[in-house]
Formats: sequence, structure tokens, C-alpha cells
Amino acid sequence: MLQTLAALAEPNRFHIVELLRSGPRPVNDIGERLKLNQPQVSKHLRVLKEAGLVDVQARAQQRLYELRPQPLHDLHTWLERYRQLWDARFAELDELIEGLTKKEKSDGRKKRK
Amino acid sequence: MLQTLAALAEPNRFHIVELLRSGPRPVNDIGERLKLNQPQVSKHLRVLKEAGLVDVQARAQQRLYELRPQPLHDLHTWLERYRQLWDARFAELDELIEGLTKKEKSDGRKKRK
DNA sequence: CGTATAAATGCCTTGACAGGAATATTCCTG
DNA sequence: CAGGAATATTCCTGTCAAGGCATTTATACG
Repeated sequence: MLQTLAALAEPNRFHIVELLRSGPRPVNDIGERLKLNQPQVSKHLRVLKEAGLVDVQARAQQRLYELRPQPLHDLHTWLERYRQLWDARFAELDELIEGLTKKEKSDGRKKRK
Repeated sequence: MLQTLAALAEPNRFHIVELLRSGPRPVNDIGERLKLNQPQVSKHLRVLKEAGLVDVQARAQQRLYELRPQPLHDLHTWLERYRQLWDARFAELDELIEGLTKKEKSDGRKKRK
């Protein structure tokens, strides 16, 4: 999870991932589209690969990099555990709690700043 | 999005977020549970706050930090765009492509669900 | 007020990492 | 096998961010 996040947090890598959503691409192609030098692309792809976010496939001298679903899927699953936070029903509950916490003015012993 | 990812990619911040899933907590409490020095906790919380991932609420000298749903929700939404990658139907398709790409026996099995 | 508690800020050092340029590697083709 | 195309690797350098420590700010209380 952390490795996935770290890999995606770098802007260029993030863009590479977005680009690869449309299908596998060779290194040069990625470099041209994102205006990156070839070595940097290779390096970023290496990080992405180590994070399991991409997979390579050799084709002559070219290397076709393609997205691997798993880490993204895992991240998605992880976020599901936070779903209650943004679900409507709980949003209401949050407001209720918020209200109870702040509205202590009925408590005579207390003062406002 | 990038800011959210960068904030979450740091291990301690990631843990703070996970801890806050169970509700708001003061700084010291976080520090004790995660075995972090108070200043570092404050600094991490600042980053999280700038990323919109947490919100503060003063309570005497304490500051209660609580999770903010939005960035997590946004991240979840972003990942939805990749859902097709891991959806079952496409998994099969992937296998098919895989098969065609690499040398393969002419096995015409076709599955449906 | 003085003190205590809770948290934030500032300074410093160190390590990780991204970019640039040069070079090495791989694999095709004649 | 020479040469060239596509990619990977290496070395170098500068930047930035995290941790440690000291200090400051905010708030409560006797």
C-alpha cells in the first residue's frame, strides 16, 4: 500500500500511469507524450514496476509497459474502509456530533472565549 | 490528488490517518500510540491538514484532529476510472490477449459469466 | 501573576530521490 | 559481424523533506 502510494505520488509517474490507462506503450512513446528524457522514463518505469503497477513485455528492442490492476485495486479496497466517512448518512451523523460537541452553551459553568 | 498521495505516502502519516479512522484525537494521544515525538506529530498533522485530510478543533490546550472525507473520497473516485482494469470481464479479456500475444495453442475455449 | 500542560515553530543535519549527461546493454537487420 | 535503434544503467549534483532538539505560543488553574 505504502509502496503504491509512494510510486503514484511522483507527478511524472502519476502521469505515466494515467497514460497507460489507454493501453500498453513503449518507453519512447511515453517519453514523447510526457516530454521526458528517455532515461528518466526508464527510471520511473522501474519504480512503477517494483511497485507492481506495471508489467513489461519485450517486443524486439522495444519494451511494452502496461498497467497492472492489482495495486490499484488494493488501494481502492483500502479506501472502502473509509467509505462511511463520506456516505450521506454518516455525514448527517457527523453534523449531529459536531452540533453536540460545540453547543455547550447550555452548560452554565462554561464560558466562551 | 497528487497532494493527497504525497501526504499519504509517508508511513507515519499513513498510520495517523488509519488511527484517526476511529475518531478524532489530540496530538499527544497520537504520539503515544504511534511512538512519535510530539513535534513530529505536529508536523505531520500540518502536512495532512494542508492536504485537506484532517481538520482541527481546539479544546482547551488540546487540539483534536479529525479525518476529512473529501480527499479520500476523491481518490476513491479517481480509482473508479481504472475499475475496468480489474473487473472480471476484463480479466478474461486480459487472459485472451495474453494468450494471443504469446505463442499459443489454438484452443477456442470461450467462457461467459 | 507563576506554573503546568498541550501543541506549534525554528534550526540543523542527514538521507532519499529526481534530473542531466554519458555510457552500457539488448536485439534487430543487412 | 557492423551498425543502428530502443532501452537500461551509472555517476553526479542539487533539492527537499523527515527526524531530533530547543524554544515559543496558547490555554488552564491555583
